[in-house]
Amino acid sequence: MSKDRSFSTAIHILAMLAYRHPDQLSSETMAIGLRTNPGLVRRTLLKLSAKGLIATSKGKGGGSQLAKPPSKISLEDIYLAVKEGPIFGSFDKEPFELCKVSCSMGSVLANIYDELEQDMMVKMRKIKLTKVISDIG
Amino acid sequence: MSKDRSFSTAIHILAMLAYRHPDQLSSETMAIGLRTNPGLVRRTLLKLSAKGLIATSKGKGGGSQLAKPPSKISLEDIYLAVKEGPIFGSFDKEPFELCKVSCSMGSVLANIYDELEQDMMVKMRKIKLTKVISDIG
DNA sequence: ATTTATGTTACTATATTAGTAACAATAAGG
DNA sequence: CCTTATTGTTACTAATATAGTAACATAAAT
Repeated sequence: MSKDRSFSTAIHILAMLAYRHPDQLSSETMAIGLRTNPGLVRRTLLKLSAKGLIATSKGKGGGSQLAKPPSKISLEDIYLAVKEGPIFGSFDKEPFELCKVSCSMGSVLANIYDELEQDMMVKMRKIKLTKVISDIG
Repeated sequence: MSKDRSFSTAIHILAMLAYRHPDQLSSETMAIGLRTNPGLVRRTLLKLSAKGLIATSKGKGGGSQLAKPPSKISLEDIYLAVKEGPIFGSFDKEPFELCKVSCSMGSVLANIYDELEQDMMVKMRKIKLTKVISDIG
């Protein structure tokens, strides 16, 4: 449905940090595992840091590490750190004034998507990083 | 998160058909309410038709109508008709063989997303087109 | 000072999605 | 059987979103 990989990238990064917890990893090291480049990783790290999920230090010997144990970090925390809009694209055109459906669709969809998302977040809340790590083996 | 509007488009189309049920509407009429063009609408209609949600007739006086009452069509039905991949983009790169996290990430994420999606579909199953129509007023 | 790392910006490339146009095929109605 | 209206279908373009890249100032350790 969507090709937005930001949620996956964030989970991947945190999984690496959790796997080596409480070690510190550099954006360059993580970029290798993600098959991407350090700049991209750092942009995600900033979001995770803003939500207090990781602690980052600059300069020589710097890097990132989990700010709390994996058992205290849920998929919901991660989702909220990187999410940028509703789960599905909505109807954002200028409505056709003569059609009641067209006029209401934007808000109707927004409400539905919000409800679905809330529900999904409840589920996400129950899945911790520890689960992800144990799935990795 | 995603800008994919195909789910919204499908809901919008079915809402129009439900609103006028059991009348028949042409793709051109619906395109006006959707602020798009008939070709785009028809591509979605084909998917809805393939799942038996609507009945379409060609030729003069043709068009589409609901194939069953709005109370028998759920958001899950609509979602399954238009969905094309997992809910979130996954890690689809060649994994970095020396990193266990990288090697497992693809399948771990696939499982998580599948679980989240199944859960969301349960919720969707409970929301019928009748609810959408009543939200419109 | 030198080294190594992040924070940050500007930019390019790629992929996805939406939009458009055109036309053969089909069906209805005179 | 001719005209009209509609879908099914294809090929294409445009717009947008996402990912990727490069560069460098800033910061911290030694």
